[in-house]
Amino acid sequence: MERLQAVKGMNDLLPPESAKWQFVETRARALLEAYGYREVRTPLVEPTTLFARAIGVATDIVEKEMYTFTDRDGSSLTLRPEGTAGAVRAYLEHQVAGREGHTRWYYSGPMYRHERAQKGRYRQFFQIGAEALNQPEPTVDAEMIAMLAQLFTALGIDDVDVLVNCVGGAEDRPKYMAALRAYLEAPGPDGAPRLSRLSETSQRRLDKNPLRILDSKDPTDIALTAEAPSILDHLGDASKAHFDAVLATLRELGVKFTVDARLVRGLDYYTGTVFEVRGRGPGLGAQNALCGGGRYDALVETLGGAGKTPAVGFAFGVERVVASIPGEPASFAQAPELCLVSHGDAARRFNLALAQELRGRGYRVDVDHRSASMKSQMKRADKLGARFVGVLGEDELQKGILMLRDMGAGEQRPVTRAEVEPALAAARISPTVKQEA
RNA sequence: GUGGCCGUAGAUCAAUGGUAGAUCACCUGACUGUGACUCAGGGUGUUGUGGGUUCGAGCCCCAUCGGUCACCCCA
Repeated sequence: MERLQAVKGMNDLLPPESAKWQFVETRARALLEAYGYREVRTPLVEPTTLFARAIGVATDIVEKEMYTFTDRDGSSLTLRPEGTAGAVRAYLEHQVAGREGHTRWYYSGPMYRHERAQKGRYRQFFQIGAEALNQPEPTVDAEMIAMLAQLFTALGIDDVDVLVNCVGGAEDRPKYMAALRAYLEAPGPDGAPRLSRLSETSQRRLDKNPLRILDSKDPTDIALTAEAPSILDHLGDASKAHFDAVLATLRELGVKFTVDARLVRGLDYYTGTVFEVRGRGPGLGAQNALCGGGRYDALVETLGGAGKTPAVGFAFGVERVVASIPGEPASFAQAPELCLVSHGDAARRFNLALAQELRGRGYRVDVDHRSASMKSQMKRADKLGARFVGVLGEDELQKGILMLRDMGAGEQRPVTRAEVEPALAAARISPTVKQEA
């Protein structure tokens, strides 16, 4: 029989690992909402042309990484490889621009790229991202980067580098590319053109996307481009003023960052400010980009918007962020506050009713449904990490009490049914050692 | 798409070509109504799969599937 298993590169997420994800999602949502972002939900599937037009036909994503299939009516559909295209499509389709001056949206969900899986890179991966639409001000770029810095701090990830660059707009880039090409075609220290000594992939990039040559990991490439002209020296006045304002604002906001003139993004729609947050923790492999983003001032127009709608956005990879957070997954889980164990049918039924009542008041309560030995019921309660165990047997049932055992202290005392909730409430005020979500 | 490494118990890993094991986890008991500690027991396995070589294969050979890491690229 054929073994049933998940599709390659698409992972199941099981407890207690899922608790760590919830921690990330909860914190991220809270922060995004604090900055005025509201959630948008768009389909996982979009017309293929949307991504081809938004991301760029020459990008790796569109060229070879899309999950594309033919619908029953013959139209070509694609599982979204990123979130911005769909968000912008929705923004235009619902004519949001006409209803509000500027728009702040965030999204969260799975993305799909048909790549070879490795550590930190999967075919289905989750991103949380945000878009600030119709907001041209450089302070918006800076505010977004500041928010991200705050997010990583809130998640307990200290080991990050915030990299910022400006890749210029349509008016800047041709000039820079010409300068870069001239540099590469000029003879190097040894008299031969640098170009001929570049790695094969970098030579190929010269025509396709010369900026990426700067991003190469090949040691020879790095050495050859060490003295290459910087995009930052080839910006027009408008781009330069914008970028300077972004940097100034970041300093005012106290954000630690590095300007990296070699920082490039893989999606064609970026213009002007780009940024990336790189992790350095041991949980990451070679794929250490936790978050990437930047300005895309022309994208809305490209997708059919009337007039200019400057925008800036980012997305971070949930898998990579989770992998960067120190701490055992189990320590992020919400253990029951009370486990009810029993001896005898009547007691068990009583427990079930009590549990239901307490759960209705918002407590996390577990009931052991088995008629197992007290020992094995206690064992289970311990394994669940319960703060308290309520023991109910025939004796207690008759007396109208139950034994409330504090598992941390190893002490127990008889309490009436009405005293259970106050005891739980008191424990909440002075919690033991719990992560709060 | 290219390359390296690895597939043995739930997990992490041992086992000159000669009876498949350890540790942790798990279960039972000591304690017939009390966890975590201690002690005494218990192996829970299609050695990924299919073929080949051999008297004999977890080990050698071929194929295949899967995992993993890296390149490319990116979150």
